[in-house]
Amino acid sequence: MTGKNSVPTRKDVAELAGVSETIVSYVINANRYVSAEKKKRVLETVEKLHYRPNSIARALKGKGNSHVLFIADNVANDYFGRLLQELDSVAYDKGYLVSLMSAKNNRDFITRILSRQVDAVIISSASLAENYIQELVDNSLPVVLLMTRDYATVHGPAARIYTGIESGIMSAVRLLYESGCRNLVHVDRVSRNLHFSNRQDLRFRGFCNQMETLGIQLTEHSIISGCRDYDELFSAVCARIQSDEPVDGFVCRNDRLACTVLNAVLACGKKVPDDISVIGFDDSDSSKVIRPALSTIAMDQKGIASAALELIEMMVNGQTPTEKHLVTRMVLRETTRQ
Amino acid sequence: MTGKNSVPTRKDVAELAGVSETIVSYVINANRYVSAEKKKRVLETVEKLHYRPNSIARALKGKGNSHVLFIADNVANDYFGRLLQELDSVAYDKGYLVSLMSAKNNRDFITRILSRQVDAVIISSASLAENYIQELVDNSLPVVLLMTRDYATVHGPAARIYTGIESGIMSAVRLLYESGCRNLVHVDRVSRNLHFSNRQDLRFRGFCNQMETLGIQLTEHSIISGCRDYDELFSAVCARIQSDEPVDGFVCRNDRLACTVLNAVLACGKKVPDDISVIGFDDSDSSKVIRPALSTIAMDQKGIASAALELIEMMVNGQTPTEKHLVTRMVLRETTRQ
DNA sequence: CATAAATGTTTACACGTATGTAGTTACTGA
DNA sequence: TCAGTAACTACATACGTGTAAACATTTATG
Repeated sequence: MTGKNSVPTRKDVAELAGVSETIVSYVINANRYVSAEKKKRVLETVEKLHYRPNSIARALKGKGNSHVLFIADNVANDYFGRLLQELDSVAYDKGYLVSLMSAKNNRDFITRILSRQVDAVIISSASLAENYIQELVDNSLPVVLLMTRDYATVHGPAARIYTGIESGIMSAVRLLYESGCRNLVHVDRVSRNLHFSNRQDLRFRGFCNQMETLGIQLTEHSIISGCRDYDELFSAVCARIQSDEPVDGFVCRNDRLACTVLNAVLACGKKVPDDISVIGFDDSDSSKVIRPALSTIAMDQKGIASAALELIEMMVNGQTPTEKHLVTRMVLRETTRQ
Repeated sequence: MTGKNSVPTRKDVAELAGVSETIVSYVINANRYVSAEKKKRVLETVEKLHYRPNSIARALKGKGNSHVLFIADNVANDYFGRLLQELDSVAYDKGYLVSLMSAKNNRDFITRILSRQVDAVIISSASLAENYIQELVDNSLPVVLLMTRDYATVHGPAARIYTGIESGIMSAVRLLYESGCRNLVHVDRVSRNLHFSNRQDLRFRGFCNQMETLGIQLTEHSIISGCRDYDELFSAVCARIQSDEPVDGFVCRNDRLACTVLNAVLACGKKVPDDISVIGFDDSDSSKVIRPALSTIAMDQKGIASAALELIEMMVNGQTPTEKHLVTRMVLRETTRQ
């Protein structure tokens, strides 16, 4: 070992164990015959020095880095936080390291990823251009898509995880319908950049599909979108309630929206859930502490994380990726009937 | 370039530009004389091929990886989510990649980090043993400590960021005192593992210090701790209110706790803030949507993130790290008077 | 016993990069 | 003209690893 406090290398192990470096390598990777005696000596030395192969050097030899990159628009919310936590947990168990990058639409973004030698990327972004994803795929980098929208134009061997949001929203709509609601409104995200959901967005699609299945005509009054912040949303909800068009249920794209909607509904003097039902999405802390407690849809973050890593391991091993389907869970609290 | 879809290397650039690999290297790193003409050719070729030096190979040569590791107990909460987001943002601008690891107290954890060749680690953990941190420092790995507690035994060149939580809590206590509260209670974390806060914990310390400054004697009734979950906390708060000991203010270690406290207070028929004040910590979504809206303390995640990367750059450049001090911001809403 | 086969070990090179050192050319001043 | 230097380029090596191929030794086979 060169310095007193430097990380030991294969060479250090070999010298101390009195064998060649190659033997050490074979023992570590367990892919060649090594005599039992030397193997034992090597393993003891490894233990003694706390040797661990340098993953950087290993990556350089093209043997994989055990490194996955998670790309999302914004990790600062309950859903992503928990997903990241689970991802980190299953990744750690499999020896993987998880890195993070916000989705950015410029070329540099792609070359950066490529130059990082990560083994795979997991993408959960509404804003990342599909041709960038395509480029990653074309560079034979294993890609796992968390389907929050329909990645229509992405071709080639990309793994897809259907998190169940579409059917989750559909169940929510059905639930409200069965509890008597006939005038549902879908609440879309608030944003300063004004890009609204469309049929590519699986939540929006789920809402529309289920409404159609129920034979309900969608109108401009069925959707609240285009609000730039939560105050605007609050006002929009109040205006909607006080308008001539009837409403008896709000299906919201996430809990944060749902809480604002709920507060607006209550502020208008309506009873929840008797007059109006509200349902959110995420099972966030907010949904648990707000009163009345918000009914919501919980995603299976742990399942998603496991699925992602399974798919990655498949792809890393050269297998063609499959699709994985997960389901959401309804969490019925106090803003829905029954 | 070897395959059609493979990442270009320095060699590809050199061949296409008609220069030697060394020249390319010098141009990229701008640390040697290169004729203007060749420099131009190289840069054009770099642009054309979208070449970017392989950070893995560069790291192997000991030139740094532009890679920082963020270690926390649990990223699944509002505070960490936003911090991570900011960290990712400033890191990206400086060319750094941010990775994630949950704090684990075993040797393997340390060797894993060391074998990853990261340039620095940022630690924000209440549970990671200090001797593990010490070991990272001893291996001359730049360490930035986010001070949520007093890392008393960590010696050597570790950078420290004081996020202002201690003075934040102190301000909160003072505020409640000045608004008339004379019987304050500190609400500690809920946990199944039952490790309570002590004077090492900066929030707890802040509470105790300010109480002492105000000349208020701390008793066993001044603290609610040891609850294993939020239901238990709810009951504990109700019991406390209905006991003989007076209460007129709760200072909570985070918003999630504060929301449960607030709901319990209201359930006991008390008026907030007239009878009892409640203050949280984090400025989370929950604090914004709960009614009455929760007064809370906001941390400067962006400032913390910037400070962390500044400190890291200092340490990477061989300078001895300094301390950084940030401040919290009081967000007064409806659960405190005035 | 000779030879083939199986087992165990080592040598040598490659991955993509940075850079010390040496080499080449062109320019300067005497 | 020649030495000396500045400006530029190239060679060779190293980082820590994986592994093909060569080599060495033991064991099995005819």
